Amino acid sequence: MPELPEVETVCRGLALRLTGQRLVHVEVRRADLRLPMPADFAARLTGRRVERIGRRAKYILIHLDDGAVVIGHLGMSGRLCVLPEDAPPGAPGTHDHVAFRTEDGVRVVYTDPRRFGLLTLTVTAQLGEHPLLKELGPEPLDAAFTAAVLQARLRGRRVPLKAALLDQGVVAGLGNIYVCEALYRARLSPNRQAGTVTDAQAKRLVAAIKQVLSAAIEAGGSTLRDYVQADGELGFFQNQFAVYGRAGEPCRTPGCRGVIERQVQAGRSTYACPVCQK
DNA sequence: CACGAACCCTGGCTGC
DNA sequence: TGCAGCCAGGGTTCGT
Repeated sequence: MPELPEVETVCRGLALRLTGQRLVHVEVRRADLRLPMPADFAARLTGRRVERIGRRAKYILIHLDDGAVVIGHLGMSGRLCVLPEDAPPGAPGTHDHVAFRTEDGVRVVYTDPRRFGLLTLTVTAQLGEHPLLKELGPEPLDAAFTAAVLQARLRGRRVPLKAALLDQGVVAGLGNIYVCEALYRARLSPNRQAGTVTDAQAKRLVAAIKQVLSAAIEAGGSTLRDYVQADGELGFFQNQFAVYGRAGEPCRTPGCRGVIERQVQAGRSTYACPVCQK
């Protein structure tokens, strides 16, 4: 589900409700997520205050007042939701794996039917060296992510451009949807060899990536099935998809007579206009 | 090394 | 209505 814009939206929602709050109760109902949760997860969080919520690529980072950091990932179907204040206590759902409560009664639930997501712990001093984070490429919305940087990372690579952009070590946070959308906006074919991208094309591609991610964040992310924001609201960027999920429909580029095609690359659907993406 | 397929797990949708 | 098959926003591992 969630790519960078969805994770960013969730982080902002959590920050609004959790920053400064002390966790008074943490319940782990299922610890066998993609990675097993640390046995002392609940104990290490209980009594700690949330200092701030950050994000790296598709990882949610919850910084606590003792230097501990919760690393969260939503996988394909994960949600991290703040319950409405008037929500009844009620029995937890089948896939509600972790529940948090703060001293002010704010309740947050981690739900993940497929359990491709994870929640784990590290400390601030080791954050950069954490195995989940240390190989990640640049943040696409950082000013430091430039055409020259992207081109250097693509140089010599013979994989299809789409596969290279999905590689979190090349650029961090893109997933299947936003790679397709960015390639469309940059008018580049998902099939071309990554290393063949020219200066001018890299420039277009970086601009397209930044634009599509920013627009998606502004729209609260994209909701296809599982994704919701931290407050349970849906995202609505899916209404602005130019290619994703539009196989057989006309290309939206003015004057282009192309029809969006779906193909399968490395087992995943790619959508592109064969006419205007070269 | 670099690539693609298989796999992790569950649910929703389609078509018979 | 039931069921088989396919599909899904992510990431890792294992062959070739």
